[in-house]
Amino acid sequence: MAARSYGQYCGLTRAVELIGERWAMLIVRDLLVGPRRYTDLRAGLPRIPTNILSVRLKELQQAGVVRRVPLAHCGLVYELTAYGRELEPIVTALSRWGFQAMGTPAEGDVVTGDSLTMALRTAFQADAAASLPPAVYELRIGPVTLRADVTADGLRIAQLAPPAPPAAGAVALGDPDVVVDAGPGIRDVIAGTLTAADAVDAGVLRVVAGDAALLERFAATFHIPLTRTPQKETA
Amino acid sequence: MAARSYGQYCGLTRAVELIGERWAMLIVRDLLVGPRRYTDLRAGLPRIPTNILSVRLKELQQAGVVRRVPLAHCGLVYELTAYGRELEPIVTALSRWGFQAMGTPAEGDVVTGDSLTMALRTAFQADAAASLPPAVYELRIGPVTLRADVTADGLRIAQLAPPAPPAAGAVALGDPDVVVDAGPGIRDVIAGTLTAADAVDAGVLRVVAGDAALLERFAATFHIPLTRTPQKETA
DNA sequence: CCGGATCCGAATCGATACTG
DNA sequence: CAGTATCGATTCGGATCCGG
Repeated sequence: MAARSYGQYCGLTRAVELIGERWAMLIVRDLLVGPRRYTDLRAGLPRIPTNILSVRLKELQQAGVVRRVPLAHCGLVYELTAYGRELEPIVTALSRWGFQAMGTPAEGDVVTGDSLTMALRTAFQADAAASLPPAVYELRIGPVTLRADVTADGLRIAQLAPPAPPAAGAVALGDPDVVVDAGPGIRDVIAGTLTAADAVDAGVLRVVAGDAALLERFAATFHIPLTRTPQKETA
Repeated sequence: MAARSYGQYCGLTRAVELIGERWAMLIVRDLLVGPRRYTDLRAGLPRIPTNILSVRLKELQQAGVVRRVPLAHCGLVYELTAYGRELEPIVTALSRWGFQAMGTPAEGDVVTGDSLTMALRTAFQADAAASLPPAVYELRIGPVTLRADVTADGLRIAQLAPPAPPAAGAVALGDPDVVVDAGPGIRDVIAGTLTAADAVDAGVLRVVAGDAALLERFAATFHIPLTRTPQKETA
């Protein structure tokens, strides 16, 4: 543990000692969405070796970032401590920064429910939403289906079981105002380099149900402006 | 390079792929203070292996975070690109977060000019400074001597040659209003858990010259409130 | 001195297998 | 479900060396 120290008495240094190891920040990202069990984390981090997940969780506990909570009848979950939750603005700022360097997905890249949830939180423009009527969006990207409730009060996101067969007796949450099937090109819509209408024309977004006109409102509500000139990828 | 990918199409993931490797964030911290040459970076990161510094600089260049700038007659410097400078709020937020977990310095921990400069920037309370008269502080910690000019407009920090023998013909910057010699306990003053007066009594701060009453103003100007209950160190 | 490159042992990580 | 154990592949740390 001392071997990993950078040998400086400095707040930033301490921070990266606590959450700078490989995978740690991504674990925090998923836990910012909600408490998760070991298996959930594994599913949300498909490429993490299980031993690494295990040691990271121990280290994060020792750092006071994560807490292990036994559940009443079934298993246990990991959740962020108050100190860990203070990382939220840092995680969203980093997401915004990294968003600009995303390029196109590499072969095999996945999008997970938790990463997309945090991405939407990151892109959420509270002031724009406050000046717009409420709306409920259902967003499908690959195997992930999210339901985003936007009101003047803010944003609430739920992860839905993906293929969503009508499921006769399921709890009806109320129909979304629009259901969108999207590909990775949705990044350009959020970046503002592609209008919603053009995205539909290009097949990047497909309106499965509801009012396609709401897509413009979606783009205004979830937006990360690019501040950097795009640059060659995979150099 | 692909081996280091996390396999997710996500902004946060991309960010940690770009600046999540060991030492990378500390290099950015030092470059946020100003352009630095290879040797400066080595001196500011005493424990970094030179090969790691070398490959990190190359990676950061390829990531569009750092630029290599040949100097007119003498050597070259590394500096942040516009994209790299966007990391400043992230670095200060992380510093603030890590500040709370700093504890007491480990044996052999150092404080560098650049790390202390960024720490002061992190702790700087612009609104408090705006409502206070201007002041010039000279702060000495170990081998590091900083001069912090606080005005209603903001903060400017210069790193001074440490032992400061009177240096007959040196440019006179104007005398600081107070010269303070401090130890690591200054962290408690910035955290607000120790008043400036108590710090002087405890020997944490020593006023070498100037007006000791300014120390209270210093503590109001540079402050990082603790939001977390202190916790056992080095568990 | 500056700006690295090279070499090698130590530590960490990734992949897979296995267990209470 | 919630991890440990093992082992080869990478990366890191420490030291040395080298060309301007």
